[in-house]
Amino acid sequence: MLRVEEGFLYQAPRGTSDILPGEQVYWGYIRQKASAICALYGYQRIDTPTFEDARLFERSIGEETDIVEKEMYTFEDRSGDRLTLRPEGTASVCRAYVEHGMHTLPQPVRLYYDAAIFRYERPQAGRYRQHHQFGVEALGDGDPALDAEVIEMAWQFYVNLGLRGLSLNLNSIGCNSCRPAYLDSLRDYYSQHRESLCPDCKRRLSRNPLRILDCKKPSCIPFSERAPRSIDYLCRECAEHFDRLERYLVLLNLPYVVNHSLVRGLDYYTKTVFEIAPEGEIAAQATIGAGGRYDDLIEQLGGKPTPAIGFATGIERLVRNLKKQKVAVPANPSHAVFIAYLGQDAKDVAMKLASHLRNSGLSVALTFGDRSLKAQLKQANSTGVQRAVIIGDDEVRSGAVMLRDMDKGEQEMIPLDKVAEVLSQVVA
RNA sequence: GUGGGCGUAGCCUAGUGGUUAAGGCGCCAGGUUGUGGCCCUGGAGAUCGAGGGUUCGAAUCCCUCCGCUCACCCCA
Repeated sequence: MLRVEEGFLYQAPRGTSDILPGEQVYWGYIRQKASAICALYGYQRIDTPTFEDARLFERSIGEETDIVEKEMYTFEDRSGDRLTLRPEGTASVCRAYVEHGMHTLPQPVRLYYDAAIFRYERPQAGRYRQHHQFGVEALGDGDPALDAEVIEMAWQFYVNLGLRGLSLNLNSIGCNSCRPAYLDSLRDYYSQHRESLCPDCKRRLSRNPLRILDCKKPSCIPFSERAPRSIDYLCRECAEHFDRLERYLVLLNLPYVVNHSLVRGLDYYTKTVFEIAPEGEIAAQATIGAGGRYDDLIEQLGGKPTPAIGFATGIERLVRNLKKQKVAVPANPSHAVFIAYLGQDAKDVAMKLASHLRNSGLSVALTFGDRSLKAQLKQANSTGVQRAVIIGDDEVRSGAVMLRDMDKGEQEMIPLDKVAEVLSQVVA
């Protein structure tokens, strides 16, 4: 235990965690599936800075949202600039799109990222102060077919991971021209029942009536079931967009359900919003992926009017679900060979041989503590190697080494200069 | 930000007021003067999350803080 002074010991900051080697099999698996699906759909990787000008997030996510109001890690640097550790991935990608003139590329521009996300929240299962998201953004095309493609890609990603029993929730929250009328009617409706709503929802009534819809309080749910539905208030363009999207989803055999109370916590969404969560789990932190269209955001950030849609998934939550569903992930490959040595002359030979084998593309494990052969073979055993090379005085003198098959327990002498050749044939 | 549960070596667990805090896994070493997986023996490793208080005496009771966890809130 690391103890620095009385009463204090270093540990990872609250809500963060070390991802240890034993966990990395999941992370490697997820990232491999992520880059594979991106290759299939033609998405290219983009990396953006971990921190950005604070105003980028305040303007894109929305000043009135919980994320901006109380969850951002915002600080001043030594020159007085206000910076924020990114609380989501989309704003940075849009900023980069504008900054680098990506509107001159063939549209839509398809990008993906895999990045750490920071929010000051009270940690619990599936919710952290630093977590990781894999996300995709398709910028520069307003066709509902693109919505369908992004949703299909997200769905297929989970299928490829081996996750089962997921449900896809879909809704449309309209655009700037039709949403105000919808919000008015929501306000009117809930105002009639104001006294029956929970305190939080009374507050939401004036500020953000959309959020009342997904209140989980038993007292509020019955009202939300009879509340005006956004899809009934869509303008002609939004209604047609939603209609065509549904047809494409059916065409692609995607088992979606329209959820009229699905709203998102970020203000930039327009038209299509969707969420993917394990069936039957309503808890907010059960959602493993979510996304939607944000047709006004790029213009809002100083670019030309550019429709776009994106999707993001929380990697920690994926790991959680992979474990919960006991999905078998491929184990990390072990070393090909362990080299054990006895005595200082043999140690020289061992080091040279290790270097030579590694240059030949073979992964080598060995330990340098001049330990007993028994101890070294014990370690070879727990390392899981198929073969061990044993070098002692006899081998140094004869110029050959003992090659031991760890499964069979058989061994034979091999000339030193043939070891690489023999091992490459023998080891998978 | 609110409320509940929890915190004993790297991991899991016993111990709920009384002499050097017990065991399992793992680690290290020996049993084999050059041979792993099983077995046996030994060793290292814990200021019992931290700080303060009650008491002759605290891992055990009380307070505060930190962390984990669950439910809210919200989000991936």
